[in-house]
Amino acid sequence: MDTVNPLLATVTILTMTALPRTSSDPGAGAPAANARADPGAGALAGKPLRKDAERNRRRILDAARELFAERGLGVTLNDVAHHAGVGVGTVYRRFPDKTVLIESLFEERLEEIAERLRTAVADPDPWHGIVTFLQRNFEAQASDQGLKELITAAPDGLARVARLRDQLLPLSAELMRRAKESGAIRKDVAPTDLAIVQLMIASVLDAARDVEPELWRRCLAIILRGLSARPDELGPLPVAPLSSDEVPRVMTLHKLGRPGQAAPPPR
Amino acid sequence: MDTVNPLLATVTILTMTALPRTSSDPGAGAPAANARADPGAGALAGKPLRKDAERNRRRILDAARELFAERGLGVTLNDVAHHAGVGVGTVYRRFPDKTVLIESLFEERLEEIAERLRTAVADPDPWHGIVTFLQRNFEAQASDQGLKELITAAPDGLARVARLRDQLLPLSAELMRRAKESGAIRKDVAPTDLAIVQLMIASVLDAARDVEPELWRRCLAIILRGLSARPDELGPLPVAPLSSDEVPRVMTLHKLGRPGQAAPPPR
DNA sequence: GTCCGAGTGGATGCCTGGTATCCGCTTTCT
DNA sequence: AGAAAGCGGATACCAGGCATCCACTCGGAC
Repeated sequence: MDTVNPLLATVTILTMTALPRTSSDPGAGAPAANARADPGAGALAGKPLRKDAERNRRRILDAARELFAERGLGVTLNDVAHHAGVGVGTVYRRFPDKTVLIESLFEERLEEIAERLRTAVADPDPWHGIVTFLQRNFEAQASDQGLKELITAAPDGLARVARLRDQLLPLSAELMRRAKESGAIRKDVAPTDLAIVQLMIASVLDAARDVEPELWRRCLAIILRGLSARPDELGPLPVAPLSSDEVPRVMTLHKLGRPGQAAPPPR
Repeated sequence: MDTVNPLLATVTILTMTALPRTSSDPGAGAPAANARADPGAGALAGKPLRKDAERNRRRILDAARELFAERGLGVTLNDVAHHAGVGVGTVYRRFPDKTVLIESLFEERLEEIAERLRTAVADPDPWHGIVTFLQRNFEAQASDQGLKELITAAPDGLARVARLRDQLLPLSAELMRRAKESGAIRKDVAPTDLAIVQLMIASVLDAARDVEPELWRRCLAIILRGLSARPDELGPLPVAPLSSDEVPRVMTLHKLGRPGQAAPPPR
């Protein structure tokens, strides 16, 4: 229970309390008829769904995509509802679990990554394959907070997503293997190190988001030099380094201390 | 308001809601006599403090140090109280602000870092200076979660701490300057890049904490290769890479879904 | 056009988890 | 012994998220 660090959660913190909502509600016939909601694409499977309902479903999905992208998986279903211009009830009826919503949104995204990985593996120049894969990948993550979280810190309970994500691993291992074979990367680098690179770059992405959103490219370049067997052929670091007054801004967690008014007359 | 990511907080969401507690209570004479509590060392300054009181003060400080170290700055003053074996009231009387507690604990720590930096700067071999500084530094952060948070994501509102931290910057800049001059690190690396290395390694530290706590050494080695002008002289990567089944464990956020019992009879 | 039920929305209740206070009791000190 | 300092923890308070419920609205089959 004591695990993790609630503060900052490092920022942050997982505010999304109940994902699974283990309703092991006993006895009683079958109170929950929802079970697995969101029948595929709405039109697909089950009953056709009324016109306005379908319209709202789309709105919700769109709003959710947008919000997840810009604020991460922490957004509440209430937020989504507002942003979609519908009532909370509507959202909860359509997607009883936040997981369902997340999964229906992100499977596609993950598939894109897999695709990128495959083309990278197919690249005749393995090093070039790796580099462009990483760049595309982080570009995607830079513009989609939710995606980033899903990759670097997937809340467990997202079975489908987790499964997909795990399929990426062997692929990236293959990518690394080829690159090592071709002599592009040093031989003591392991396939799983690629995952760690993910982590590290993602943290920069997070921290520098609203000071210098492109800083990750510079970090990636440094790390690539560290992996490469021929770092001197790599060209200069892209993106200007932070200025020294930007550093504290990147390393400080804003949003602390009460938002609004002074505490009501404490007396 | 919408900033940051509440989820994961990437660690952690900052659950510590009210740090400053801007009590701008107007008019009325002088209700808050506390102002700046914790008079230096308790014995120092002000009135002598009763024997038992002093004992408790120490207990609280010790408990806080321990808890902050192992769980981060998110621990509540209630936790601290329990762990110290005193009542909450006692803690709040002695340290009206969590900030006060934090500051009195960590100034020393930060001073240690500054000291390490200074010896690094003084090292005749600048590269060796940098490397050992980073290693010592991360060792300290590995065993002190709170310190790590303070460095990579200091909640603003900790004036004293922030000031101290900012003094580290010029020092590390000097360190880098010398290393560059000596030709040990590539010339396109900037002083501020060192701060970013902090960030990146800290994220690994966090994520891998309870899977492979030493993994950060490997990552640091990779990054050092990336910074070094002569990476080939650096020796092999330390610490075994993650095995592929460890990867998901590192990249998954545990602690999700309600802790305990199924929701009380929802009906 | 009518009518019924699918669909809606949002006020509301519940819960978690934190901060901070208050006040009857205990301890120290002289 | 008695006053003052200190103690502790039950208690109030608050924020903010999840999820429900139900009076209503509106689509569309007839």
